[in-house]
Amino acid sequence: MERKQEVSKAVIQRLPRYYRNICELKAEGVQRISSRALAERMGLTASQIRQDFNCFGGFGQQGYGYNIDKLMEELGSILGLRAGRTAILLGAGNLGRALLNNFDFSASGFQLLCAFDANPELKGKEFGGYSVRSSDDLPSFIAAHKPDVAVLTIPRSNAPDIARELVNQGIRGLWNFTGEDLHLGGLGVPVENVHLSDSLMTLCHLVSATEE
Amino acid sequence: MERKQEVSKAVIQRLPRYYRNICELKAEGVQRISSRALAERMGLTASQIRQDFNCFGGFGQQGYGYNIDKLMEELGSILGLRAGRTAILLGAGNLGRALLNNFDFSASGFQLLCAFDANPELKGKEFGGYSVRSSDDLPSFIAAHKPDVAVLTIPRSNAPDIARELVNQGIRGLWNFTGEDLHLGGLGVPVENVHLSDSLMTLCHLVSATEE
DNA sequence: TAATTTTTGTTAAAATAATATCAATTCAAT
DNA sequence: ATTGAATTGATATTATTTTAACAAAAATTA
Repeated sequence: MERKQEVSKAVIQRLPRYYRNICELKAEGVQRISSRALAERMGLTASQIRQDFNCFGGFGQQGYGYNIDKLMEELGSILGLRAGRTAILLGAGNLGRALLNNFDFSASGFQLLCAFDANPELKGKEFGGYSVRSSDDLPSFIAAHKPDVAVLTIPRSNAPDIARELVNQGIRGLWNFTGEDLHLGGLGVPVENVHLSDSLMTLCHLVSATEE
Repeated sequence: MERKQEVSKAVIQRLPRYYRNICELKAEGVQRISSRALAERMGLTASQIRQDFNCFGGFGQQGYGYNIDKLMEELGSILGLRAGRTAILLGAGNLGRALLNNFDFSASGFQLLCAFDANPELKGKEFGGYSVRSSDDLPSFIAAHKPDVAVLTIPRSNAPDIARELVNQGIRGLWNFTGEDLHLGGLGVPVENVHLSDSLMTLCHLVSATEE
């Protein structure tokens, strides 16, 4: 799928929210929706929605609106959710285990293969149905299974070194919970840095701002 | 603190990252930094940093740069981290417990008072040093302690109703993990909706985009 | 102390993003 | 069938955000 112009970051970051809402509409039994109705539901403008969708080639129909099934299919395809991507998780500490036990990776387009941890006591244990392997086996596992991305729930101090190593071994994306901002875009490897604390600090500010 | 013009959302969302980096610099023993050096470190432009800081009144000095201590103090104050805000957590399931056990609320400006859950079996239990109370006691607790914000780790279906109730009882902000997008801005109550899956879907797309 | 370098805060310009407009098309109703 | 209402995709306009430029001020060096 060729695109005339690079799609902006702002649009990309709205896609998952569109996808979520379309999935909800489908679950509600809705079969079609206009940009105006979707805009009202999501708190956006109809114009923005049409522009966003048109970045990827219009998939609506004049006088009709957007077909929910088609929209879901298209958005899923743009997001690459059906590309059969695979992932591994590094660091089966508290946070890692919380993700293993609770997070639905497949809903976001990834099959999680297994977890790795340096602590030998965790070797062979299972969390959320995923087994924990020794970090020693990591290079051979990557070589054999070629996972697309790595979830980093390791301690912060190791993060930059391990990230570089993973990229050398062929990892193509990082979901990074270490607290260290990683930037491997220069290597063509996208990173999503997750900072829960940023979100709470923002809330702190916004609460303060309401009393002015 | 009066401001000439409302500070844009984009600037607000960069503040936690500035704060994080300044804290790191202080920990490294750095005492002052120029916008250029900070820009290089953070992958931004010096111009943007100066503009952002000047939204809140310049706290740099020509020919010198920015004093780390002062900057940390100012950014912390803007974020409201030293306002002594309080929080409660609703829903001590997997996700709630993961936060109770692992997340450092105080680093983001909040003293977490306790948790609440509807399940009577959890009553009196402790996670991460925080006790779980019965949801029955929630209204009286809020009336007595007037917590600023509520962390929502409850099931999604209850979210909108409970959110409205909380606001009626005086809650002034929500950190929302339910998966339901809540919008109470109309009531003057800020909400931070956390969607981990959005971040992973974005990564999925970006990984796919690298092979085009 | 004087000259040079550094660096901010501010203003101006450029780039990007969001919104409004509207012709073309489709659907629904009569 | 014809008309009228609805709706998209594209273009134009407006608003916002980012970047650049530069005078003024401070620090450093000679």
